[in-house]
Amino acid sequence: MNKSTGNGVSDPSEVRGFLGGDARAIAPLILGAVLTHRSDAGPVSVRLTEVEAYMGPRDSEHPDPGSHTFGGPTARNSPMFGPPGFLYVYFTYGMHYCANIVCGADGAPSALLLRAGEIVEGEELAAVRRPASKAHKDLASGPARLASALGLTTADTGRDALAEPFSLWLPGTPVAAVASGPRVGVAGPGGTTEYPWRFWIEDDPTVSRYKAARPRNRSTAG
DNA sequence: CTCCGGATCCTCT
DNA sequence: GAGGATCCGGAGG
Repeated sequence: MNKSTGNGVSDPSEVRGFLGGDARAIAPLILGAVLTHRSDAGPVSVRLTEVEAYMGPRDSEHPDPGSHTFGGPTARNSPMFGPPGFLYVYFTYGMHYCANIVCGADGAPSALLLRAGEIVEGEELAAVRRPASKAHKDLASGPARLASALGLTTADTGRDALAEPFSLWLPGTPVAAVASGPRVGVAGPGGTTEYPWRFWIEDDPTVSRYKAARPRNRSTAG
């Protein structure tokens, strides 16, 4: 007997083996997985409904300008160059955090950006962390929302998502209805339909609404 | 419902 | 020094 729970897989070494492959292939299979963070304030669990794959600079067939690793290793992106199953959390727009799960072999950087999910445990705590959210389905319906609901910050970057205080449960059978399309907020080649590396559960209400990348205003124009 | 601008600071060049 | 793998509230239909 292995340590599988019900129809799913919770054994960390099994899960890590699963994450050691191509992020684009893993993405549709990780939908429906449940990521749990047990903080001092209590546990919060999210059922993943939307992810995006980001590849490394070594993939010459599919160079990925949208990836944080495109320019090579830096202090910030170093977790992506490590083994699979670890968190890569970054700070953006001066106020938001976004969380990835590192995929691929050690040294072959790729990751899945956790774009949306449904809170399946710890809804009360998630709601405290997300005071602006007025509906259950919006508690984690966006990458920064999901990170906030789980209480993730850059303090968590580089930490193992498969060990305490985190855990990741994989469904035994893949989600049936998976859709894919261009990644959100990615400008340039990486944002075109040539790179349909955003995957989501079809018709799931927690999936974030698609918004194309928009040029930003220059506040100091003139 | 849609559109739009402001918030706010870390990160890399 | 510029810009970002975003979110939220307000205005208008």
